[in-house]
Amino acid sequence: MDNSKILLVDDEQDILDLIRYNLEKEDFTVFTASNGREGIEIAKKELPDLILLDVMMPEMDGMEACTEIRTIPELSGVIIAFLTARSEDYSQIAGFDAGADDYITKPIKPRVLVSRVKALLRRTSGKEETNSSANSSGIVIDKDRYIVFKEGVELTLPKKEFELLSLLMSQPGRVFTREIILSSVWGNDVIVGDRTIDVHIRKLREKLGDANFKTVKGVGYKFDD
Amino acid sequence: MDNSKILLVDDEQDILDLIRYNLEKEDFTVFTASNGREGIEIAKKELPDLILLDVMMPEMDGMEACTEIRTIPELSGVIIAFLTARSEDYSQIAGFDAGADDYITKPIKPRVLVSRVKALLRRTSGKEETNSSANSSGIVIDKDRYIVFKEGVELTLPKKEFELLSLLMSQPGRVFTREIILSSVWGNDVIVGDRTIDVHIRKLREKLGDANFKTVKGVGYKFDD
DNA sequence: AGAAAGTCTTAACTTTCGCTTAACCTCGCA
DNA sequence: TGCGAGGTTAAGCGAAAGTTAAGACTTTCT
Repeated sequence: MDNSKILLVDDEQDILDLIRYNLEKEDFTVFTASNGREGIEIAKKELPDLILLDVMMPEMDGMEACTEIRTIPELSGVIIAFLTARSEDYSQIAGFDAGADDYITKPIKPRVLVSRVKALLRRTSGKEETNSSANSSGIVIDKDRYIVFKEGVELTLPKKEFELLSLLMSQPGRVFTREIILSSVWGNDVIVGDRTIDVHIRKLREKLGDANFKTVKGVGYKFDD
Repeated sequence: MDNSKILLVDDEQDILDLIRYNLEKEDFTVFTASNGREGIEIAKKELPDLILLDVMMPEMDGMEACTEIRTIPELSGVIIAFLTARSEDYSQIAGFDAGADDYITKPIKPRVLVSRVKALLRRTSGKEETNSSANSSGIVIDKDRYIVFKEGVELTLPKKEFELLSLLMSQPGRVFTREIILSSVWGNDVIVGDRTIDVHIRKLREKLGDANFKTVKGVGYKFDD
């Protein structure tokens, strides 16, 4: 079952449409963005399995975007492939330097693209996760709509709480240190007090049940089911 | 199966990316650091099988780092290879003095690098360990998640206990002296009483079973399976 | 626009529990 | 049988996390 999520970032609408069509035909879930900045936003929200990045783009090009994506903890496992006009040696090397996994050259040939994409996804398959990822805890999170369900009951969380929950739930069981939480939810340059995270955790516990949020003293927090 | 962990220390991002790409393609797990100091931190945490060290670096150069690594008990078995700009006789000799196992000269040629790395790893292969290293004792430790499994049952240990367990399990069978335990788990400048280690060992025995933690009187403790 | 509701952060206070210690116990060996 | 080394236990301390309310903004509603 190929329910994998693919994020497509290119500034040409034609290309977006062409690729989207071909991938959706194969039952992939496709998201699109038209520049690097937007791509990163969507990537953070959707946590795709694979990102197809055009190298040449306005606003923020593929290289930059790729470099930045590689610094985002939730996206550490994502596969990145570049789309490039010609197979220029230079850009290929620079791309791999930036952390790319593969290179696909334009003009795009649908059949080639699809099999390449499948190959890339096969490489790192040993996981299951869907867009709205459920747990035995009865908590389901829908990043598209910014909604959380607890035992079927819908509730909307404020931004910070939602982002914190997203982060923790992106890898259930994993302990996130306070530092990592701060840098992913608040950003590296924002300075907030010591108790801020605690308060947000408290809100989550209040709304979603105490049991799922575990404290590891001296280390951080984790989501458990 | 080449699941070996490789730590790459170099101050040039381009080199890090290039080597990382090539090694990951071969299914190695790659960690990177951009100076000696950082490299040592990561090495202590991840216990790689091989460390590739650039000689010229700011903050703390390869020689110094190498010398220091060789004094760290958990890393006694690690293979160290230097990356150097030219094959200068001088630096080669100094490098071997510092405890290096091999020398790889820049510019890096991916194919050469990979086969060299494989050769180095082959040389000292008679061990198996992954990031979450298991034993016949039924105890599995996952450093990323800060989790310990005992016969499949998950449990989270407090910080100090977890670190002590990590250390002991990093080399099952090896005896760690009290001094070494103190300096790795507590740090060199912290002064704690004589019974502190005992108490932590006791906690581990309580939680994980007496049999695996053996006392070597007058020397220290070891983890056995 | 102004009121009302919601969000985020801080500060002050409380609570918890991991870490350390101290006092005492046990064991093996000279 | 006394000493050294480690084992055991419970108590206390203190750092880290929990709690709560209030203040500064924002957003939403009417």
